[in-house]
Amino acid sequence: MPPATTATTANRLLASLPKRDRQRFLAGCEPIKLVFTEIMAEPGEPFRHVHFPTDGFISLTTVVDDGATLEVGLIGNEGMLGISLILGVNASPLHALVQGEGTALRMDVARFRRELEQSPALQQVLKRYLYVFLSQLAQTAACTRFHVVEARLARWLLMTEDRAHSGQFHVTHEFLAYMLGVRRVGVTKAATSLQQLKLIRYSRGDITILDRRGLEAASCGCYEADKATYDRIMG
Amino acid sequence: MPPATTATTANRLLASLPKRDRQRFLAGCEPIKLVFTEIMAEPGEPFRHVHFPTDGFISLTTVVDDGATLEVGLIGNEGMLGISLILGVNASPLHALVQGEGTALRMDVARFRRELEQSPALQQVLKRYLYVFLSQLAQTAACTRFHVVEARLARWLLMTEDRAHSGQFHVTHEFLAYMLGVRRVGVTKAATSLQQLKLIRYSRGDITILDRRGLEAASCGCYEADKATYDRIMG
DNA sequence: GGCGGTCTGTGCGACAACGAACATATCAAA
DNA sequence: TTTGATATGTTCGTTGTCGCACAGACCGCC
Repeated sequence: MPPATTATTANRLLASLPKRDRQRFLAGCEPIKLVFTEIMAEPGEPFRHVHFPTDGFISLTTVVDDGATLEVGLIGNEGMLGISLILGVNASPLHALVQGEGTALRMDVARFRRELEQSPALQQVLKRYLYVFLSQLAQTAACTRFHVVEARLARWLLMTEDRAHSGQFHVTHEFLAYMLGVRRVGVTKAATSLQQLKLIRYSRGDITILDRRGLEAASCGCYEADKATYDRIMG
Repeated sequence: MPPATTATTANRLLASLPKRDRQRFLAGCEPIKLVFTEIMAEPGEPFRHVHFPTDGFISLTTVVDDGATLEVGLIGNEGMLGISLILGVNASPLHALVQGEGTALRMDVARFRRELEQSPALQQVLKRYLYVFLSQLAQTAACTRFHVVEARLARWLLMTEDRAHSGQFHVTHEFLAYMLGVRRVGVTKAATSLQQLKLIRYSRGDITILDRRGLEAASCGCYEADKATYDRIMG
């Protein structure tokens, strides 16, 4: 495989590094494919690699009562998988699976730890990202408690559009139900409603966003809040 | 005030430090009172001090839609307030207010940062605590989504008993409603049920736990899960 | 001993989401 | 072109929580 060059700045965390640190870091990365539905981490298991999506995105979920599932985080090119390593704990706190096909840069854990030691800039940007992740997790908890499925679905679609870099992506109602922690029928109802409002169009898992503005209006404020947090801390 | 000595090991994070680091750290702390309902932090505001409760406890909450409130974390002598400082961001991600009267050791932020630099042991234990906090936050998100008020109330009571070091504490239904993100009436209903089961007794804000085992059975598994996470990572 | 504030209990209709079952629609491969 | 798998749509009765309103209980204070 060719060394990552243009793919370089495709991950925002890495893009923000000073040139020297970035080049050094990228030399230790290899590009890989993110395959739809592939499991990237299981709770309690150690990471072998950290991943920086360039496109494609990864969903982080919690499972309780052997069955009920809820998405608590979404990682695209604005983030990374394995962030908890900067806390010195090599164990995934969550399930992680690929939601959107694409590519990522990965680095093995041992090397990542060395790079961390040698690049204060890297440490800083990743610590900030973890802060953002933490804040967004709290936001998601409240959102899940207080907002109706339709608004939460709208939020999810917006977050996903940002991470897919495209207003079109593949995900069935069944899958969405797992992410939102509701029944498939609940998703169908909400999605039907959004489609009638001409905000989205979908068929057999292919979802297209037709009216971003409208979706923003239909979603709860949590989407905006998350974005504001990211910009405030990382920007 | 006398220098903290016996209070020393009353906070589990500090207790776990090697003697030398601990003594050094404590020399920079001052004991303060945690006053019921006092606001310790507001989202976005910088911390002036970090706090290590010795007894008493602090509630962390998220607010959305100007009104709806949900507790997402609870800090007693097993934790600290201001943990996000180890990420280099001096801004509280959450509301923090005193839920249980008591005492804490506090240190001003500038000194805390110096101490962090000089004590790898301190860094390590606080990083691990943040990992635990993160894991529990995800657990709470799912719990809030899937479990009924009665089970969540039972969980809250157990968590609080642990942090209050007492089976008796003061909190009204109204307050609990804010913590659990439900109506006061919803708390009354759940509390009445637990009282009829002879698991608790309460009157005008004074709650007494009568049957811990019974409460554990009435609560969701999230209480046990949290404890297991703490022990696994910190132990 | 009465009064005002706080805390708890109950009753009402409304609604979002639930579980379960079944009906259609669409695509892909035999 | 049928067949089977996958995806979406609809219905029905149930449950948990909501918002609102009001009634009682208890406490401290004048």
